[in-house]
Amino acid sequence: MGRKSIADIRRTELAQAAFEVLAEHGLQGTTLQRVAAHTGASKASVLHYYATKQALIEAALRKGNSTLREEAVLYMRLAQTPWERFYAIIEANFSPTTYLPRMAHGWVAMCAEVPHNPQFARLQRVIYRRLNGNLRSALIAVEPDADAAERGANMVSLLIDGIWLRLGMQVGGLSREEALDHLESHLAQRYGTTPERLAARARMAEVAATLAAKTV
Amino acid sequence: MGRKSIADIRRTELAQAAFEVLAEHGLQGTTLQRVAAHTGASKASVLHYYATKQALIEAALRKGNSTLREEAVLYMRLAQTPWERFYAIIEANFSPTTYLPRMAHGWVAMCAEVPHNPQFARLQRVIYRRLNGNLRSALIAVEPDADAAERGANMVSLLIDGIWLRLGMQVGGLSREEALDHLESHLAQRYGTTPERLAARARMAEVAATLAAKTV
Amino acid sequence: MGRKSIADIRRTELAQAAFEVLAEHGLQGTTLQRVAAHTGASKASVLHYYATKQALIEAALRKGNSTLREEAVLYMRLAQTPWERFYAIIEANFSPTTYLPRMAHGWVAMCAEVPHNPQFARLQRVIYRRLNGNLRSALIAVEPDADAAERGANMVSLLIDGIWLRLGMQVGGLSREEALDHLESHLAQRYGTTPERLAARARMAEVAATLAAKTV
Amino acid sequence: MGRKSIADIRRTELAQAAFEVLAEHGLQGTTLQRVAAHTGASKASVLHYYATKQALIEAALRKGNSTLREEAVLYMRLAQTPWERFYAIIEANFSPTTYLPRMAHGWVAMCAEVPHNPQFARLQRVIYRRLNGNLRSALIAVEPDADAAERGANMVSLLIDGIWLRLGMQVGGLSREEALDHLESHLAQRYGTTPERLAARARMAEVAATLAAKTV
DNA sequence: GATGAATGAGGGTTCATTCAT
DNA sequence: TATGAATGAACCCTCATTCAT
Repeated sequence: MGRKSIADIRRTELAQAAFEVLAEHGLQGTTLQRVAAHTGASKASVLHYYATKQALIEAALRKGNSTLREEAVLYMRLAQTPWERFYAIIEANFSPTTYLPRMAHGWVAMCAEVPHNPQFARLQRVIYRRLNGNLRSALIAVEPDADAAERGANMVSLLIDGIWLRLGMQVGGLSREEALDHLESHLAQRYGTTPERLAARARMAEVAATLAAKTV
Repeated sequence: MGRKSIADIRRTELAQAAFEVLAEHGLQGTTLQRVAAHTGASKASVLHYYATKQALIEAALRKGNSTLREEAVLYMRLAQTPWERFYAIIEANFSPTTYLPRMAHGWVAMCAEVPHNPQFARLQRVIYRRLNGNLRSALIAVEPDADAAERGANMVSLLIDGIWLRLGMQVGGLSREEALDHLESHLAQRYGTTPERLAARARMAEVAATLAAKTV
Repeated sequence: MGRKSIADIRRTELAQAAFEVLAEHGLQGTTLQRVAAHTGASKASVLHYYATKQALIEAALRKGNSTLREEAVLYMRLAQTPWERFYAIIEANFSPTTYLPRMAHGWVAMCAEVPHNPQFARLQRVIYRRLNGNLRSALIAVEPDADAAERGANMVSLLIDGIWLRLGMQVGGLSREEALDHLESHLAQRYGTTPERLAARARMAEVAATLAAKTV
Repeated sequence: MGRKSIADIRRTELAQAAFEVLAEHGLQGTTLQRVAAHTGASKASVLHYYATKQALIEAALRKGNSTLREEAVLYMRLAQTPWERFYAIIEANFSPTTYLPRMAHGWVAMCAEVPHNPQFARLQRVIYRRLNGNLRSALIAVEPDADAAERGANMVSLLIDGIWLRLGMQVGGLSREEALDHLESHLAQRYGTTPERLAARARMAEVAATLAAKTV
C-alpha cells in the first residue's frame, strides 16, 4: 500500500506542475520548458517521464480531474439521504479547494481543445457522464419520473458548467457563495422548499466546512 | 448604401475565413498560413489587410459576434411586449443560423484565451454585459424587483453559456429544440405558465421561423 | 535654366526624404515604407521614380554629398589666398548647416556599407579625393614640398573624419567650436602662428558667419 | 586554469564566427543562418547558446573588443615610463594582429548602429573612455597641464579613429607603417623630438615586434 | 536517471518588388 | 502619374523532440 516507485512520484509531481502551468498560462503557454522550470528540472527530464508533451498534459488533466473526484468521493461517503448525496455533489463542485479561478481556467482550456483532441474529448465525456449520472441518481429518489430526473440533473449540470466557465474567464465570475445561492434559487423553484432539502443542504454545508477546516 | 471598397470586402472575407479556420482548428491551429490557404491567398497577402495575426483574429471574433448581434437586433425590432423582447434574445441565441457547433466552438476557443488576452477579455465583457443587460431590462417589466430581475437574467444567461459550451465541445450537446425546451422548463418554474409568456414565446418562435425561412 | 520637369522635382524631393530617414533611422531602418510616409506618398510611388531601393539610397547620398559640396563651393568662391582656400574647406566641413548629428550619422551609415556596396565605395572615394585634393592644393602653396603637403592634408582630413565619426555616434561628440579649436591647435603646431594664417582664418570665419546668417 | 566547459567553448566559437561574418557581410548581412553555416551548425543551435541574435552580436563585439584590450594589457605590462605607456597604447591599436581591415570593418559597422542601439552605445562609450583615459594618464606625466593633456589625448584618439575608419572602408586606407608614421609626425610637432620619446617609441616598437613574432 | 546538445518544422512578421488599374 | 493589391524571400524566434553522454 502506498508504495510508489520514485518514478511514479516524479510522474505525479510533473503532472501536478503541468496542471499548475496550464492553469496559469493556458494551453498555448504550457511549454515543456515552463513545466520543467516549475519543478526545477530540465526539459529533457520531463520527456524522460512522459514521452510526449501530449501525454504529459493528459496526465495533468487526469490529475486535475482526480483531485475533484476524490473530493466528491469524500463528501459522498458522508451523505446518507438522496438530497444529501445531491448536495454532496454540489458542495464538491464548489468547495473552496477546487472552485478556484486557476482550476476553472485549466478546465476551460481543456474544453476549448476537446474538438481537436480525442483524448480530451474522452476525458471530458467521462467527467460529464459522472456528474450527470451522480446528479440523476440522487434526484431520481425525489423525482421518480426518470425523464424529469434526467432533465433536472441536466439543468443543474448546465448551471454548474456556466458558473465554472465564468470563473475561468474572470468575466461575470461568481463567488462561491453567490454560486451556491444561484443554485439554491433554482432548486427552490424546481423542488419547492421542503424541510428535507433544507436539512440536507445544511448538513452538507456543515460537512464541507468541517472538511475545509481540516484541509487547511 | 452597400458601397464597400474592395479592400473592405477583402477584409471581411478574410475575417470570415479566419473565423471558419478558428472554428475548425481552434486557436492554436489558426495560422496565417491556413487562413491564407482558406481564401486561396498568400500569407503575406493576409498581413496586407491585417497588420497582425492578433488583429485578424480579433476581427474574426468581432465578426462572429456581430453576426449574432445583428440577428438579435432583427428579432428585437419585431418584439413589442417585454416577454417578446425576452424571447427575442432567446431565439437569437438559438437561431438555426447561429446556434451551430462551429460558432460555439469558436466562442469557446475565445473564452479559453480570455485570461491571457486583454482584447479578448474586453470583447467577452461586452458580450456578457449586452446579454445580461438585455435580459434584465426585459425581465424588469415582469419582475419589478430589480434584484430579482438581475438574478433571473443571470440565471438564464448562465444556462445559455452552459448550453453553448456543450455545443462547442460536442459533449452532451443539445439540439436547438432541446435547448429551448430546457430553457422553457426553467422559465415555467420560475415565472409560472402565464398566457402572456406563452403567447410571446409562440409569437417569437414564429418570427424566428419566418426569418430563418427568408435567410435560407 | 531652372527648368525641371515635375518628375525631377519629385525625384529630388524623394532623395531628400530618403536622406532624412537615413539620418534618423540608419540604413537598416530606411525602408521604402518610411520614406514614402515621410513624403506623404505611397510606397509604390517611390518605386515609380526610383526603380530600386538601392537607387533611391544612392540618390539620397549623392544629394547629401552635393549639399556639402555646394556649401564648399560657396565658401571657395570667396577665398582669395591659399590659407583662405584652406579655411574655406574647413569651415564648409563644420558649417552650422552641415555639421549636424543627423548628417554625420547618415554619413557613418554609408561608411559602414562601403565594403559591401561598390556604388557607395565609389561615392566615398569621390568624397575622399575631393577633400584631400582640395586640402593638398591649398597647402602646397604654403608647404612647397609635395610630400609634406600630402601628409599635412591627410592629417587634417583624418581629424575631420574622426570628428565627424564621433558626431555621428554621439559618443565623445564635439561641438562646432570645439571641433574648430582642435583643428586650430593642430595647425598652430604644424604651421606655426603666422599672421597670414590667422588673418585667413578670421576672414573665412566671418564669411561663414555671414553665409549662415543669410541661410537662416 | 584554462578549464572551460564545452558550452563556453562553443559560445566563444560562435561569437568568433559571428564577428567574422559581421566583418565580412556587415551588420545587415549577419544573419543567424550565415553564422550557423559558418560554424557548420544549424540556426537553432546558435540560438541554443545565445537566446537572441542581439545577444550573439553583442558577444561578438565584446569579443572583438576584448581581443584588442588584451593586446593592450600585454603591451602595458612591459611599459615602464609614461612615454612607454603612451606608445604601448599606440602599438596595441596598430598591432599586426588587430589592425586589420576585417577588424576595422566590424568596428565601423558597430559605430553605424550606435545611435539606434543602446547596448552598442554603451560598448562604444566604454571603448572611447578607456582609450582616452589611458592616453591622458600617460600624457599627464609629460604635459602636466590637465587641459592640455586632455586635448592631446583627444587629438591622438581622433587620429586613431580616423585611421581605423579608413581601414574599415578600404578607402584611403593606411598601412600599419603609414599609420604609425602619421601619428609620429603629429607627435613630433606637438611634443618635440626628445630623446626620451624616441627611446620609448623604439622600445615599444621592439616589444611589439617580439610579441608579434611570438604570436605567429 | 538525468540532462545538455542539436535540430527540423513551423510561426509571425518585414520588406522590396511586380502587376494591374 | 499614382497607387493598392499581391507575393516570395528571408528573418528571427519558439518548441517539441531525438540523441549521446
